[in-house]
Amino acid sequence: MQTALIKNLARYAGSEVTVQGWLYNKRSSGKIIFLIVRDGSGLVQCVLVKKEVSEDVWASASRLTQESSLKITGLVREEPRSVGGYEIQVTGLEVVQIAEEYPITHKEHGVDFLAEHRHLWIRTPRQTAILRVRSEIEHAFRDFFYQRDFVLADAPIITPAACEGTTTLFEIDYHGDKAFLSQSGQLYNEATALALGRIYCFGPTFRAEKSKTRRHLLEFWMIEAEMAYFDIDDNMRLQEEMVYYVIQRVLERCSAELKVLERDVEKLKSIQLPFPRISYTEAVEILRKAGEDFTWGDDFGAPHETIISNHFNAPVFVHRYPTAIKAFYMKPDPENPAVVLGADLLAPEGYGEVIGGGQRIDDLKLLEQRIAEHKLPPEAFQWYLDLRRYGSVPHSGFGLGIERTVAWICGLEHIREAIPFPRMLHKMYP
RNA sequence: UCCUCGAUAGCUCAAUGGUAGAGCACUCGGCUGUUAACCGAGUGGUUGUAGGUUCGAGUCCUACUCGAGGAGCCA
Repeated sequence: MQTALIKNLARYAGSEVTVQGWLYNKRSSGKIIFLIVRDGSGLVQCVLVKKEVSEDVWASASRLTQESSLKITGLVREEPRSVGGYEIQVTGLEVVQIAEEYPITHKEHGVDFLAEHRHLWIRTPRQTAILRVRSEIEHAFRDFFYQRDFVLADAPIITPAACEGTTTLFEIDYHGDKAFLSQSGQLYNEATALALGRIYCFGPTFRAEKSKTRRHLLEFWMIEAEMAYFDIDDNMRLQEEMVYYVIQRVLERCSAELKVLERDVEKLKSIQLPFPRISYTEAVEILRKAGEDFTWGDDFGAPHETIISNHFNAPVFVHRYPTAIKAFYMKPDPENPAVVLGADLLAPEGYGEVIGGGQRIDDLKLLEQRIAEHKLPPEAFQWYLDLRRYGSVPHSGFGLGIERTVAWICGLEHIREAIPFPRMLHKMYP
């Protein structure tokens, strides 16, 4: 007997297979029972007709409750009346465990209840579809970098000092010393990029900000790349090719999941290279034409980003932000030192900033000056300054938030569904 | 931290200041092709907490707790 995944059942039409899974739903009518079984890869309807199965099998099927675990054996056949187009004519049924009364029903639930039961909520078709798309997205990023000779060089999670200010860091006790959970691997990436050329890291990052919106998590996963000898234009070109590659991969391999999510895939299919590029100053013009009272030099809020991105049906780069609102390591534009060679990528459909990146300062004196201006402790940055003392080169990098990317590609209302166990303000159970 | 809204059965929600109810889930019964199956019956309540007004409070008032949406910050 062969064991099969539900998503591959079409390959087994006409033969007998065993599916190992859980009972998603049951419908019965006296002489016939329909079991809807899930195995993580999909749903399949299994049919038992009373006079065609043994009494044991019939009795076992009758006592199954929602989410009971089971191994079910039968003949796979094409059946247009069944979801997925195939169903299993049951010949054998092994009950692994009869589940207790299951809290999540097939009716509607509120978000608070679902969040409290996240460990069970992730069993539902919609959530499994999202998590499979997330997995595909993560694989696609890794494949993209691998194909381009990037080295995966993961950054530390426990760090001795803030890289961009201390108010947003989670503090931990490091055997008597103060330490912090990383909010970015970037500074370490600059070191590994000067060692290996082109590198990326992929791991969790932590922000202690009291953000409470549909776009924020306290713990989120970030792909961060850093490239020696890349300028701002090389940087944007790499980013758009990467995002385009990931979208194509999801369209190619996750069409079933996107259908479950009712994602309008035309909006993803219409995205072409290259992505539009506008300067911060041009973005301010768009805001003013839209009737916003916006002062040059201020940072964009979420509503501003939406106005800007709605002008395009592809992700849009906004580059050359005012120096004053960006991080200390951003390289000033030689043609206009009031702005920096940084660029953010705004996703379409109001999903906001998914990438922040830019060219870094490669001059020792200027970097020392910036560290002083931002009132950062110079002793903590000596190793970082070493990178400008020993073989400094122009270099650039970026960070992409995985959950925002998943939310955008899946068309989610809220980022909390884009990660198995979201960490939100005052909320870390389960 | 600020603004807005909310909390009633396991879940989703009703209930002019006057006897707390429905659907789902669960239990029992019925039904040979169901698609969140359907039909009949049953089980299920300290109305978030603490005070107050009133003959009488789920409903009105005050405080608190918890949650949701948004803002700021960011990916």
